[in-house]
Amino acid sequence: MHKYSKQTRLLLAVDCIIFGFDGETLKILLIQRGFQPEKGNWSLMGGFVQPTESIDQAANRILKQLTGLEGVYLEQLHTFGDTNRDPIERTASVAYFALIDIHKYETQLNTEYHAEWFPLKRIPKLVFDHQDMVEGAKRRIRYKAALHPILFELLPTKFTIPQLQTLYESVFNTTIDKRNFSKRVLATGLLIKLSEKDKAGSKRGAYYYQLNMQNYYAKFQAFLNFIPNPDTLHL
Amino acid sequence: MHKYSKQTRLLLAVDCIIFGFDGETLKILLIQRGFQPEKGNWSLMGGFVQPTESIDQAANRILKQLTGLEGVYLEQLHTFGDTNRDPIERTASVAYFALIDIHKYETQLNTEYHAEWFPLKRIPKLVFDHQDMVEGAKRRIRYKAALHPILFELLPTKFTIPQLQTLYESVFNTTIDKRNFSKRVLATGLLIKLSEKDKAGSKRGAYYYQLNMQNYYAKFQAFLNFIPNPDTLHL
DNA sequence: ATTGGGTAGTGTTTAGCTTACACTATGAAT
DNA sequence: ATTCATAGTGTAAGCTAAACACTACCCAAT
Repeated sequence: MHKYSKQTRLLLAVDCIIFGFDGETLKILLIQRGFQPEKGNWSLMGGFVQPTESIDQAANRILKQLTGLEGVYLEQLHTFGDTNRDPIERTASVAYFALIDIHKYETQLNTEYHAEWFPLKRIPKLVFDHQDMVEGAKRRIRYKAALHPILFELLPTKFTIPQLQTLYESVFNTTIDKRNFSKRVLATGLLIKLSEKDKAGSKRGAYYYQLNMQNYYAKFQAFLNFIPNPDTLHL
Repeated sequence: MHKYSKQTRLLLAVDCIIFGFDGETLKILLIQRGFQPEKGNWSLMGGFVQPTESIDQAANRILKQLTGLEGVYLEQLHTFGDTNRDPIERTASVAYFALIDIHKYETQLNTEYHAEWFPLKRIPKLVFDHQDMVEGAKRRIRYKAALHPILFELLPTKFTIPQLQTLYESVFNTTIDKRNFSKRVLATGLLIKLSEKDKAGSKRGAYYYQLNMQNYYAKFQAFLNFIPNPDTLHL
């Protein structure tokens, strides 16, 4: 039922950049595109916005299709709308990025989409303008993580300070003095120390911490500063 | 020519939140909607994305239609896509915000759209979800201006430090000590002092400055800090 | 039982930056 | 000459960020 009669309609898609952290490096989840054009090439997970759903709902649906996860961190990144970005038919695409706990990802869903995790430094050639989307997402996650505590979304509920530091070092491709890092992190009041230790990383074991959710929500918008000399980083 | 045959197409629009600064308060430019639905009600300037243009091009076109301006600061804000945001037919809208020198705005174009500048604190009721768009733009301009020198885009090429301070105070709804403010601003190396004075604001006159464009582009991405205690601001 | 190896955990000093704060300069109008 | 309104400038104190090194713990190997 077209009521703004003279206007052109077009396809609207959603594409998701899904970040995960395996303890070593920051990775994104890619699939092999299942239909033409560019069938079989590496691609972001995406899909068309359906008539009955909002764009946000579409993004959540697509994220769940691939990962089985709901209620995770998902934020709209940017809308890409060059006329020829899809060679078959004009399609605008709203890119979202998600931060998930990589261990909650259900590997069995892999098979359907031939999904694989790729370290940010070794992203293969992607279909259409998905490279630009990934670039934008990398910039955004760095930018936002330099100011707000979003990286916790990539960790399990219980994590150690050395794990957290490795995550920050990996995202910002830098090294941080561990004394200063733990001082800053603890000074935020965002962490609750547990009595249990993680024995996997060392003989001695490192204490587990969990987020103080109250403080987390309260301070989320305040500017934090876990990263030394943020001005010198190329965000 | 529909080639992804089973998918639904929809309308894609662009809406612009246009900011200007009159020396007193931050304002946005609104028009009276010229067609149904909600004809005659206050609205952002917008239009449909055409088949031959990218979304960015559509935004620039729409900005030019209303203001006569090209090449000004224009940034994509967010895409709004609730299913019922336009009661007539499903339409997603990509919101952009623009920062213009209010004096360059060509008033004669007013008549066609019945445009008017409204101070941020006195925005009338707007059509559809345009209120949300304006809210988002307010948050974004504050956020970005707290970190990057975008507010210069609202000033003429020649401006005085008191004018600049008034602008910052108006955007952040705060007061800043003028000694500290001028120290910080000058310390960035972004400003070139001219020998000419602005006599309009006072008998004594205030020196004009202009941007050092080289430093401006070089330092645009670095985090600045013109705002005292940004953590306490509710961005 | 002792030693060695690897990671966890902590404190202090220094430098730089941020903040708070008040007086003089200028030019026009009376 | 005085008044008035805005422009312009410096310093001291407190705080935060940065640099930096040693001890604690646990296990495994001898």
